[in-house]
Amino acid sequence: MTTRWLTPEEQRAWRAYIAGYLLLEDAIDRQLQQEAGMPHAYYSILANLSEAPERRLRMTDLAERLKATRSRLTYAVTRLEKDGLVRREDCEWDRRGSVAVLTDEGMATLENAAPGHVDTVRSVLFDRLTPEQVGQLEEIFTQVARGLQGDGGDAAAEDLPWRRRSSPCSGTP
Amino acid sequence: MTTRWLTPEEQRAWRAYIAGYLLLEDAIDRQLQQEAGMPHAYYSILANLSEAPERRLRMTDLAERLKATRSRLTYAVTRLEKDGLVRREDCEWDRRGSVAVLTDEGMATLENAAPGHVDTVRSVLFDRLTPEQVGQLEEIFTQVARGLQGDGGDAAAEDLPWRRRSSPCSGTP
DNA sequence: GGGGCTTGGTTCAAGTTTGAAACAAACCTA
DNA sequence: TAGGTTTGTTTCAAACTTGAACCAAGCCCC
Repeated sequence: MTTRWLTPEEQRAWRAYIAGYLLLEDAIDRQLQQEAGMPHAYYSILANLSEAPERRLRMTDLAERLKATRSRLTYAVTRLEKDGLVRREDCEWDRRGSVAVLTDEGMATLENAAPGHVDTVRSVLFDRLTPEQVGQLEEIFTQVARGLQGDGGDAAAEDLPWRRRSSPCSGTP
Repeated sequence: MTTRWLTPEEQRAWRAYIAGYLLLEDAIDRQLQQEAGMPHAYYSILANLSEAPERRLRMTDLAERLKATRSRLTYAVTRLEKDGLVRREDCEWDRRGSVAVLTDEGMATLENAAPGHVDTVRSVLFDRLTPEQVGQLEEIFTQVARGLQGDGGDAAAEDLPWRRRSSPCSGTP
């Protein structure tokens, strides 16, 4: 079958999106690197842990939430561990597992970095959008994410074998 | 002044956006890596060159369009050059300059990869959006990009010193 | 017309990401 | 309960990215 190319509207949207997200990610990364000494992805690790019960999450769980590969997370947590912001513990009831725990120092670092981060997100994104647009943004990307990971199982999702796992594991088995 | 945190709506939008774009970029990268042997950023280099007059663009120009750093582009073009998809030439009227040219082989590779790429973009993004949402997406990210690079010069843009350059240089001086 | 600043591009080291193994514990199931 | 598969995590090499130098060539201007 012959390719269904993008319509002019779709092309414009696609290009705008690419340019926008590259600049956006860049601005965020730079700000965090400067003020917190870590890239966005690492900040997200701290942020995610801080919201988890007991500030702890199993590696696979964390990877799932971050939409990151396991090996990426391993590397990142190792680095954060060296910095004393995160600690690794063994999973009680599953000797294979390992759990990342946010240390007090990690929490402090996070709280320290948060205001600057939020300011950036605001000035770069939300200050430029109307309330309706905020809703539209949520709607659009929720749909995209659902399609890509939700067990909706169409062609596009087939390529994401390992990104679908989950295993509630913060409290009791 | 105390931090203006994100509203619940903004938080939801921000999280949805993060998850969505990570999954999206991931799907795109994987598809291109598989079928064309290169990441999205490299594909974009070929695509941009293919649309330029004479299929050639000065390095800085190309970097500007790609929203990439110069050093990143240098590395990428070197790789593509090794693969024979791009060639470097000296800029005629500015002995400092160097120009990236899409080779015939590069064009062929691009044309070969394009259908699969478009299919992915469709299935992952546009097939899930209504026409109105396509318009909203364009609008939102156009605003973001303009704010971040446009010479609108507010605080957020201060951090992007080198990303603003431009120097029309494809045709005559 | 010789400093001195700017611009275009590359280089280099350090950090990060990727995907494909490798490993080990857990879970079947015959 | 031994053997095979699945699941959780790490390891490893190769690829990529970053930011800070660095080197030239243009530009200014006295």
